[in-house]
Amino acid sequence: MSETRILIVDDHPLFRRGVRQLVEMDPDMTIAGEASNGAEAVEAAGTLELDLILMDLNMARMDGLEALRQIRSNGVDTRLVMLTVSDADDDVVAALRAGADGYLLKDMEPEDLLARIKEAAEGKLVISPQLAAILAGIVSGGRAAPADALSSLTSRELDILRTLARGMSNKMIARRLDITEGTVKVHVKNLLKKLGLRSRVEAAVWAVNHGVS
Amino acid sequence: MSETRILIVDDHPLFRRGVRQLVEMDPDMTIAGEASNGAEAVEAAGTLELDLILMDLNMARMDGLEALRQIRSNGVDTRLVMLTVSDADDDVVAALRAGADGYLLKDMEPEDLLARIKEAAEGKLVISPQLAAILAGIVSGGRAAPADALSSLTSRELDILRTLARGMSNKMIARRLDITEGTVKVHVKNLLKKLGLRSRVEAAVWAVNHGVS
DNA sequence: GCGTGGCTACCCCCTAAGAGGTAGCCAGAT
DNA sequence: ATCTGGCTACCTCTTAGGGGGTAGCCACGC
Repeated sequence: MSETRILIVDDHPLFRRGVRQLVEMDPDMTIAGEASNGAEAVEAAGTLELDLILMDLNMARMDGLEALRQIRSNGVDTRLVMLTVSDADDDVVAALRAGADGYLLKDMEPEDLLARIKEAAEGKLVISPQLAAILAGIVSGGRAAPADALSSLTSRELDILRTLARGMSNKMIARRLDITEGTVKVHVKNLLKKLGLRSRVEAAVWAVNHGVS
Repeated sequence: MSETRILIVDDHPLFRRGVRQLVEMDPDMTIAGEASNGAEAVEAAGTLELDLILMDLNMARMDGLEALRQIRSNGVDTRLVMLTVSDADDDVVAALRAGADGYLLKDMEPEDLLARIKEAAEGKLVISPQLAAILAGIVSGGRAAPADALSSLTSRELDILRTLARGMSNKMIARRLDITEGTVKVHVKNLLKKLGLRSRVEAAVWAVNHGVS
C-alpha cells in the first residue's frame, strides 16, 4: 500500500516542523501539506488527497473545532485527529461530537504520539491516556484500564508479578519459581498486556500501589 | 563431621597466605582453594566442594560484590563472608543485600577473625563490631539502603528517580528532562550505586516505598 | 590558583527485556 | 469427544539497560 498522506494544521511553524520530522521518521507516512489556520485547513482538506488531518484547536483565523465542522459539512470524511494543549472536558467532548476521530495532547511522548498517529491512520479512535476517564462516560468503545485488572491475572501471573515487584530479573524469578526464563518472559508479557502497562518497571510500581505483595 | 572447606578470594598472594596459615591453625578447617579475582571465584564456587567463601571486595578483574552476585545467580548458596578493608556503609549494605553471610574487616585481630570465620561456617551472620551500628539500621529499617540514602542523591538524580518511578524509559526521561539518553544512563547508574540497588525496577519500588514522587 | 563535585556527553561491551510466533500437556467445561 | 484456558518451553528479532571508562564545563570552596 502507498504511504499515508497527512495534513498538519497548527499556527506555530516550529510545531509543524516538529510534527513533520516526527511523522516522517516513519517511512510509511508523509506530510502532504501544512496549514496555519482553520480556513486554510478547510481549503486544503477539500483539495489535497489526504488520509489523515492533525488539527490544532486554538488558532487565530478559524479555530480547529469550527474548521472540523466545516470540513465535515463539506462532505469530507478524511480521518481527523485533534492535536492540542487543551485537556478541557468540553473541548474533548465537542471535538468528538463534531466528528473527530481522536484527541491527542501535545505533551505526549513523541514516540507515543507517533504510534497513536499511525493507529489513527489505520482507523482507530485514539485518545490521550489522561483523557480516557472523561471519554469513558461518553464514548462506548473507550479503552480505559479495567478496575478489576488484578482479578484478571492468573495465579501464576500473580506469582510472577509479586516476585518482579521485588526487583527480581526474569532469570531470578525463573530460578525461584523453578521454571525457565523463557516461561517467565511469557508470563510477564501476558500480565503487562492484561494490566495495560508497558514495562516491568510500571508493573512493579503498579504492584506496590495496589498492595500486591 | 568432616573439616570445613574454605575458599579464599583475594588479589594479594601474601594476604591469602596469611589467611591460610590462620585458618589452618584450626584442625577443623582447611583452605580448599584460592582465587585471585572475582572471575576465578565464580568458577571455583561452581566446581569445588565448599563450605565457606572468604571474599575480598576490591579486586581487579571482577570485584567481590559482582562475584558474589554471579555466584548467587548461579544458584550456589555456599556461605560467603566478605573480608575487606572497606568500612563504607554502601559496601556493607550492598554485600549483605547481595546475599553475603557476613562482613569482616581485615584489620581485625587474627584470633578474633578466626573465631568469626568459625562462626560463619557454623551458619551465623558475622559482622565486624565497628559495623554493628550500620547493620542495626538495616535490620530495623527492614530492607533497603542506608537511612540517609535519599539525601545522598543530587537534585538531578532525584529528578531522574522520580521520573523513572513513573515507569519511564531512559529515552523518555531524556526527552522530558531535555538531556541525552546517555546522560540519563549515567544518572541512573550513579543513583543505583548510591542506593545499593541493582536495577531500575528496584529503584522504582524503592522510590514508591520512600514516598519519592 | 587549584581541587572537587555536579552535570553533561560520549565510547565500548554485554546482558536483560519485550514482542512476535509455534507448540505440547493437562484439566475442566461443554 | 472436542474445546478452551493455563502453564510450560522454545524460536527469532530488536531495543533497553547497565557497567566500565574518559572528558569538558561550571560553580564553589580553600
